[in-house]
Amino acid sequence: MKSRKTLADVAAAAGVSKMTASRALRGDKDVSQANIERVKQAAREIGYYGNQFASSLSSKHTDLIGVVVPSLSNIVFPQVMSGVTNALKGTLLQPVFGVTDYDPETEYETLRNMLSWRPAGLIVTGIDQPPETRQLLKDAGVPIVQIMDIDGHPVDACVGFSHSEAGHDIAVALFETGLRRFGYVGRNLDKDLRAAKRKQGFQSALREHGLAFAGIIDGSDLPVDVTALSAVDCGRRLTADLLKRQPDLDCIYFSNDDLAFGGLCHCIAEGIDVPGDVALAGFNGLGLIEGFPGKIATSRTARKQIGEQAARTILETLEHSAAEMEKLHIMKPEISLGELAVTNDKPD
Amino acid sequence: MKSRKTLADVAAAAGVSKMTASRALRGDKDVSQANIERVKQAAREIGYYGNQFASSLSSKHTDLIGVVVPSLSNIVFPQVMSGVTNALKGTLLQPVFGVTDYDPETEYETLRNMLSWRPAGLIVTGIDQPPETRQLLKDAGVPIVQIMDIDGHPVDACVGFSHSEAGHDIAVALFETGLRRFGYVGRNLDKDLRAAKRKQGFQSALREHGLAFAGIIDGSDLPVDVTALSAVDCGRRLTADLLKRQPDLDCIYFSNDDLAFGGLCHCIAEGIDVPGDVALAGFNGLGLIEGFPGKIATSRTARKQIGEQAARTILETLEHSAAEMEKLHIMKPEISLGELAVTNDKPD
DNA sequence: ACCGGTACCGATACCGGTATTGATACCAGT
DNA sequence: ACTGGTATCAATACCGGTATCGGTACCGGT
Repeated sequence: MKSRKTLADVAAAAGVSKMTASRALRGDKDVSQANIERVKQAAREIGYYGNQFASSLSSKHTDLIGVVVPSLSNIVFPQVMSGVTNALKGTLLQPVFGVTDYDPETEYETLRNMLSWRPAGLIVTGIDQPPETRQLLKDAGVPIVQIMDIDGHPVDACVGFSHSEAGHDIAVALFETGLRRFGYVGRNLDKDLRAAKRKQGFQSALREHGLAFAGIIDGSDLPVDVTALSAVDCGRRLTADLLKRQPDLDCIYFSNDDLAFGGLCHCIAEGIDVPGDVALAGFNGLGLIEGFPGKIATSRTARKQIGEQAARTILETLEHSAAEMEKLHIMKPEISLGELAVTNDKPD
Repeated sequence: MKSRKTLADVAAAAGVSKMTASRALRGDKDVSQANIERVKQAAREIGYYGNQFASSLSSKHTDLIGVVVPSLSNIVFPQVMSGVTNALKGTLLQPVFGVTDYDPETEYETLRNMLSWRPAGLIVTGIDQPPETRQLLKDAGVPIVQIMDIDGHPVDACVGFSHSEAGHDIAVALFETGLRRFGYVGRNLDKDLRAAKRKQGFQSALREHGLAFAGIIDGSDLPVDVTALSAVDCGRRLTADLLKRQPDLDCIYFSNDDLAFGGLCHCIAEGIDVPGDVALAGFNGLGLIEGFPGKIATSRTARKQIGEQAARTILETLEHSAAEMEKLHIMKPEISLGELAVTNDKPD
């Protein structure tokens, strides 16, 4: 393979200096129209495309925005990534994604790696990074935006909402429709801190009314390895299990919509009326629950918008460079009770 | 914020030369144990993390594998990305993702951009790139793996399966269970070439039996803007529409599982027996159809494995550097007929 | 004819690492 | 004592761009 074309090749082909070629290609000023054409033509002819390493090394500047998410399996995060991509479209900036698998160690390594790329900004999922990771972010010297959670102390900017509040709020809303015997279904709560916060928020709301979960399943107490199942399938099984143990529940709160949807599948298969016999509540407002409109109560989170806002926050911080920006963007989820809302006279 | 730490700082702190520091940090040989410790210690103390630009520029070598997918909204592609990430874990290589939104122009730009990063390899979704893009890939001088489709001429290596064959095969399988009046529901076929290939494969199988689709809906003939809907919701509406126009269908083929699941939701809501009154067939074998086991026939594609195999192919090509590698990996989807299989083999 | 201003261009010095080469010290073998 | 080999380190020359700054040419004004 012949060696790659460099700027010097372009310059030679165009009969100008490297510097002029560089300026012409970047649309910098101080180049005559004639030379611009000549250089661009030459570049096209020899099939030249720049070398970001050399460019970024020399200019001490990149167009990269690092985006760190915990998972790709949960559709929520690709949607956030979509939002970021969206908001960055048309700007000079470009997202680079990293996945942590909900593992703090991997997260730390991923961030270190990203920083070695000297990104212009960083978007990180979650707010509860371990101290060492926080320090890394603090010292990074670039705009940092933490997303999806605001229950805690952000390193810098923050876009998201309170999960404990979200859990609390939907518990209250459900309670007000007259429901009293609540069950809970979740999994991976040890890893998914935000799901755990929702559960805890839900519980605290129950406590305020002198209630508690009448039944809890989080997957750890089951013989099957629920982590191997798809989320929907897992929800189906855990719901079956919970209802067998506690047939008198009138509402089940799931750690997310996928599980809740699995629960709905179980109920439909078993002829259990939803929400008549038992109400189901999930979290996120995913597209899949629209298959059975109104059956599942949920908190609709604005994933895409959070991604977009995070990206916009970075952009603004970069432009105004000032520290005087809006540091906190709360994008509170909207509660949707579905059929529960109409079965009760209560105003929403 | 003081200027970033460089290798020179580390070297100074450790009392050695830049070169020794470099070798020590990279685990290169020719460094005494004492100095290795000293340098690593110094690096940790002053919070040093390398500069990939300088490193890659100097060594003419990167650890990047570019991965280009058309979309993040379709869970299938994040799963492929997961597979790639997985297979690369433990190696020195690292994936970088790009999204094209099914737009050839964006794809070309994304690839150009990736190439300016001199990646060690490239994984590209699809096989039908326009000539200019193909040329770009050919001249890239790095291992290229095209994935998800083998109906065409790969630039180099290829991991996936034939979509037209997949459509053909499931049509045959459905036909053999006795189904005769087929309908089709899809959307975005102009963009999603692979879905179009499946439809065409399905049609050709029907033709072989003297049949044709008795009804086709692809969303373009509907008043509502189906692109704005979630896939499941869209499937629900299009199915409703199709069945209103053609109530006598005994099977509907959907362009994917999301739409098919929407169809199932419609049927359940309307009390239509599946697969008794009408059978439904989708594509992919997504987790969500496990919510109603056996209700939807599908072709289970090995997304994650395709991602893994693609990554492995790159790794091997890089190692053996030889051109004599297995260039084609066919990962044929497995047909799952669900309840249809039972009603055919042994009637209850 | 002289001067200041503007448009354009190129030589030079890096950016922060790594490959390469050469130097030094020390040791075993003869 | 001398030679060759090994282990360890440092100096130097880049990698392929870009920032900087100092020219040159040409213009209008006086």
